Amino acid sequence: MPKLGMEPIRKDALVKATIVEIGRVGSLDVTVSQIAKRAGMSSALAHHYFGSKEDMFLAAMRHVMTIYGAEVRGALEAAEGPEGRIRAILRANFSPGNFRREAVGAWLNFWVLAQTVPEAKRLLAIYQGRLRTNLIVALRPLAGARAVDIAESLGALIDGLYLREVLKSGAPDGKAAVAIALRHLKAELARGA
Amino acid sequence: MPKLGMEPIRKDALVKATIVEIGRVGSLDVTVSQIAKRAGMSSALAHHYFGSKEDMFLAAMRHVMTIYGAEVRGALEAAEGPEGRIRAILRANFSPGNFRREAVGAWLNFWVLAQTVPEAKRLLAIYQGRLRTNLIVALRPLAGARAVDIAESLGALIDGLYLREVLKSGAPDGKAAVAIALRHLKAELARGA
DNA sequence: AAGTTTATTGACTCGTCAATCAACAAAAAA
DNA sequence: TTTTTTGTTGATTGACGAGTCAATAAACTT
Repeated sequence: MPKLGMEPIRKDALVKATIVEIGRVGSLDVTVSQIAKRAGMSSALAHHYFGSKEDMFLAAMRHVMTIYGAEVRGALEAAEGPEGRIRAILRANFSPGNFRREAVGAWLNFWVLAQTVPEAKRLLAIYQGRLRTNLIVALRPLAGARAVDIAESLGALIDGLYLREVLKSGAPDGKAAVAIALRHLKAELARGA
Repeated sequence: MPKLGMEPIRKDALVKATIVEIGRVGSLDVTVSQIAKRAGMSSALAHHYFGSKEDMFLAAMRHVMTIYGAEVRGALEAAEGPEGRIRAILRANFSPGNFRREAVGAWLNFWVLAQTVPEAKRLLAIYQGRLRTNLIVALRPLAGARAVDIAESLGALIDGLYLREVLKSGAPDGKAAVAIALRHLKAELARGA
């Protein structure tokens, strides 16, 4: 039975299962057995490939952020002009995928994890740095020197809007969030002109 | 030894200890024994006064939000004029107290808790409703009909700024957050005029 | 004084879970 | 073909934790 080259396949399955389970349970209170079962293997095998549960969490976090990064990059490539780039970033951040159970569970719980696990904090800093850079680049032609400041507030607004959409009862509305963020942007730009 | 009327004293001690422990550990992974020990009693007594750990969490959450509410109310009473009221709300939200370990742990973890425990979600909705109302009332004289929309974005910005200050490395800077929020407000108001 | 209510805890139950290990199977290398 | 490497799991260990309970004691009631 043992085909070779299983390692990447198993790891990948475990990472995905970890994210799903965190979303399902709504917290990091998931057992290795649950994860392994969902990934179709024994818990011993999960421990074989990842040394510990924490390693699994970190791998899952990296995966989520890789997906996110790819989403933003893809949206940016298809965008035209500075404002188009901003819109693309906003749409990527508030895409339906980011409101799926798994994604929500991942982000909320990674914020918590970042409080105690330095590596988690580092990963989160990378995500914020990327968002910041993307915003600044897109804003430069529109706002010149004020790009940095506006990126700061726009970035925070994105996080805040996401949090509110996620916590509120009822279906989240990415479109509305995008609209509010754009209004904020317009106001800031008008102020500078 | 058993003085009477211990119940409120014990409950209060447990609530405070719960918040401290959550902040110390950085997650909801605190044991009833830890909490009870910090509160100076046996875990059995903790179970006697609160039926379950979840009840303790919810009581702690109510307590945090009561503190928060009192802080905002106090700041509002001492405020002069519409803009003064806004400033007061912002200062209360970004006061040093809210960046203490316990407060940070409480908020982050209550967001997670709200995902699965309906009562936690309800409490959070109350907090958001109050912030929203306070903002709208203060904004009305400044922005008229647009008060509601601006309150929406300003509220989200507050949450986002708080999250970023909390997650970033280094000492949080409430002043900077207040400044950014005020800039956002000015921009929105200028737009309307 | 006898009985009831409140306060309090140590010991215990029952369950869970992360991590380890021994053992087995198959492919690859020697 | 022996040996080594890779894949895999059931069983086990060792620890911890939520919630219960019986027992003890002080106060309050009648």
